[in-house]
Amino acid sequence: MPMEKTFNAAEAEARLYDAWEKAGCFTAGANASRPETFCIMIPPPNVTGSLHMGHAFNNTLQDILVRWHRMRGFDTLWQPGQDHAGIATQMVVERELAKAGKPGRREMGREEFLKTVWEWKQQSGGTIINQLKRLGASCDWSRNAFTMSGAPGAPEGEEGNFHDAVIKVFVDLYDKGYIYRGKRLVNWDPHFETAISDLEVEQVEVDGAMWRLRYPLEDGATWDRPTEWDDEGNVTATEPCPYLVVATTRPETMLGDTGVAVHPEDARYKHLIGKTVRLPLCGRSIPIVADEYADPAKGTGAVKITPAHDFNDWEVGQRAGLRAINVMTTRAAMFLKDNRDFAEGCDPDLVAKAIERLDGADRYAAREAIINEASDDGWLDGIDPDRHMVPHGDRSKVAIEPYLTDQWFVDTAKIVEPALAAVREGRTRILPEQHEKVYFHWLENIEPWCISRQLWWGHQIPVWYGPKKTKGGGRSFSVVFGRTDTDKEFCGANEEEIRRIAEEYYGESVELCDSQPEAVKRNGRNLLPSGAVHRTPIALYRDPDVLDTWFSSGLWPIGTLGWPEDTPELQKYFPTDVLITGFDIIFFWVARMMMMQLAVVDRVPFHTVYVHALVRDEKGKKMSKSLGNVLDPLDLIDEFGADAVRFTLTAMAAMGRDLKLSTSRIAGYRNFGTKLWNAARFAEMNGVFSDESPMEVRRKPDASQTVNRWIIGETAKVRQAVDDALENYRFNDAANALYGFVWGKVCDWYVEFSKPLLLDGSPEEQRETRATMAWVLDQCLILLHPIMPFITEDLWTTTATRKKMLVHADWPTYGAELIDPDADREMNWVIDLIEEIRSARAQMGVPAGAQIPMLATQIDPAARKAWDRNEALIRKLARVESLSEVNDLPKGCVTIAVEGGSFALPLAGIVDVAAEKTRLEKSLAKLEKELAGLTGRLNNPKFIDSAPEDVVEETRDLAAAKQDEAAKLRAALARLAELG
RNA sequence: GGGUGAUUAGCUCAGUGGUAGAGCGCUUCGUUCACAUCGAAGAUGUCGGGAGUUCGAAUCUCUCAUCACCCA
Repeated sequence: MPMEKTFNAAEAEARLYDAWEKAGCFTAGANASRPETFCIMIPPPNVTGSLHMGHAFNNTLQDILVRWHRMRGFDTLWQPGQDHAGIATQMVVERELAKAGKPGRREMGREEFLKTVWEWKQQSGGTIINQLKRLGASCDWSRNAFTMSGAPGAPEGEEGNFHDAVIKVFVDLYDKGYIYRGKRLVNWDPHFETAISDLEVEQVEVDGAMWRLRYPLEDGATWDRPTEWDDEGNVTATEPCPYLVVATTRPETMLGDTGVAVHPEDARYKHLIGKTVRLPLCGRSIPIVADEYADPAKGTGAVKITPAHDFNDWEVGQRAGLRAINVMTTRAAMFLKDNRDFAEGCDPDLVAKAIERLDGADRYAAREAIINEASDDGWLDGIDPDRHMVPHGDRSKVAIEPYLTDQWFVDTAKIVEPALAAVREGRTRILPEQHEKVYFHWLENIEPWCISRQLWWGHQIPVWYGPKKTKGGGRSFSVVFGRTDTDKEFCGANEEEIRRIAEEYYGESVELCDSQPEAVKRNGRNLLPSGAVHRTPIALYRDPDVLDTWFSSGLWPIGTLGWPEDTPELQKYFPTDVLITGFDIIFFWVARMMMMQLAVVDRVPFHTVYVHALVRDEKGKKMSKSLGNVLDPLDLIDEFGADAVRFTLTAMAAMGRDLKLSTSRIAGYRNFGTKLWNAARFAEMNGVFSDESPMEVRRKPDASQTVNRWIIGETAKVRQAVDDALENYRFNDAANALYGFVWGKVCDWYVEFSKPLLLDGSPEEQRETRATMAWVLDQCLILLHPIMPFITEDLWTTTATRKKMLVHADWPTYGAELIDPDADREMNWVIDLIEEIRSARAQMGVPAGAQIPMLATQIDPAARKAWDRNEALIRKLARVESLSEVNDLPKGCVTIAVEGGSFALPLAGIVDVAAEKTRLEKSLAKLEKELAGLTGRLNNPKFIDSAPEDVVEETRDLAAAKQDEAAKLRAALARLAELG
């Protein structure tokens, strides 16, 4: 059955992927034939995610390395999986509940909600897996991992032990003192009502305002406020001023102000340091403190300090010993009613008024109300428009609040050093190297990592709280039990462990309760008047928070391999080899994996990190939904086929540079696939694949024809180029080398050269050429397979009965020994000659189909041999009807400038003398320009002295050749001149 | 403000000291036997500006300009 004219990607891709999977081609260790292992961990996409261009790029590169190693016989594992994406997943499920009109998360309760999330995960969590399959990703799906597998409540099919790993690491790090709980300012997302880490915060520039507020000085203090200035801005007049003016972008936080800072050297305010101002609205008396944070040049030089609602102010507050007063709820509404901290030190009447007008108001409503009030009451000094950066949650897109809460932190400073050392010492290499700097810079300035999240979907923190024992022993407990900052913590991997530790601490039995109020209530029964005895167990409750998703994905390399169990896979594949990832998660993920693996198992997780760039649209803009410039890889796969998409991304993957993707480029590489397909089709039509006996790979024939020897050598060169490129992660070099070889060498020349041999050659020539072409095409398929797996696999089975699929074909190892320098020289001469003839014909306007004679004189032996051996090819490809040797070239002919003789086309009568003269002069001018450069160098004694010998030699040879060619052109011009 | 990178053909980009390249686009020609998702031929560059190092610089150094990204 003849082959179709083009490859049908849509039909073949699903069929082939299915065949690979059914045959277990991707399972760990498949096709292994040598002891070395090769392991890549997929950067786990969010379980809520769907495939975008970045994934397509990232996974194409991984797949290339994986397929390449697998074909080379490495014991290969590409470990896939997804992370549970705490906030994102909870968001998706809550939205679905709302859409379906079902009860919300809070109404459902924690357990029920988590059940719903798991149901959602089982139904929709596999989206991205199927999309990766469409791309051709050869992951071992039988090992697909999930960062929540094995968590309590996980349904059937989710029994992995990732949860155990996460909990064990938490407990270990806790026991080592690397994890602690503390009341700190954190980035609070008022939409999701959870803390988030620094990295989950985006700075967004927004139009806002600077409001200047007047805070009256107490005890009659004043300062000299400038009222007049001269042209140079010097103050020329002042007046005593009874209030300080503070400028703020966030007036709504003023109720939490506990101080005003001025620079210690600020002459305007120096005398006020230690005095107080009276906070409007609530009448709190707050001190004026000296702190260098106040910049005299900025605003008025006086800054209101709100330690509970601003990171800088928190620092100032710590230094100056100011109170921190929280005036907001977890939803960023004003929290004034029943807020003892707030009321303390304030005027009770004012407090009551403030509660009446502001309590419960959203932060923006409160801002407006406060400004109105300030304006009405005359303490609004002015408003300046101001454009400034405001932190936003990367998921919720709402402005985050610095918020004072109890959170868990990893004391990163304690585990960062090994991660730095590993890269410094080269045990882990980051490519391209410039990213090492980014890595170092971040780790050297690392902040504590807030790992607790006020969510339900995630690994619940394995810490229980109980009442603190008070002095005197026996059954006496802290009366303030239930306050997280004073309770006794117990950290353990499971309930038995907690019981054991707690019972040891209390010396009597404990019970574990579901909630904090329940535990408080039960323990309340134990607080009896002295002497009374109540033998009920002591109640503990568990910390309701969960861990940051990145805490679990930080354990990806060991967690997916079964740690903490000492599995065979862990022994075999860890440390893994290469991590391929985008630079956007160097901090989120790479750095944390380094720290955590080193802290937990004391080994680097991988020896190489290849950081790839961003895929942008064709104008260089970041793809984003709001800009509408997103290219969906699945649409592209539908239109052009997965191979074309993969090849495009690979060819553009120059290290360290962003990709600007355009569909015309993809179409070009789709055409490349078609080209390969048709080369195979040609071969098939010419009986190249007639051998029907089952085979693995065809054996290389011993060729005698120059053209066959030449293409075998070219194949060897490209194999070396591809391996060399892939070893150095130069994916684009591999793709371009193959493109140039397959199209530029095999299709443009070899297939054309083969035609005269296949059609008119001797039986032996035919046999040899068929065998060579079959071998060369096999090699093309093998070498292209990592980049274009589908079309190559399809051709593999089309062109022979195979014992193994291409995915498991042996990667070749041949090299220089297959290169025949003589054949190389000869074929390049033939190609030059053909190109020269074609060029002359086209420029002289010779009809394309016309067969023309050719003349030659002074042919040297090499050229004669080359002609004799390749006459048929030359004549066919250049449409030359005959070659005649003459003593002198006639005057009216067109010169063919090649080495080894003087060739010409006698086109007397046809030749346009002027056109030929122009053509020759142009060539000559170019030649002379090159010659000038070369001789200039050769005449420079310093060049001869200091340049390496081979460079000098090369330059001499080149100059001689050019000299020769120029002479021929001059002779040709002279002949033309005689013609008039 | 700090850091990193970029600037090469009309466009998108390779090219780390030794003859300036590719793909796309463009112009002309070509459908008889692999492919019009094709073939042949052709045009197109003071390698962002300036200075320096060197026998020799797109490449190394300095500087200026413009742009992009990351961090504050």
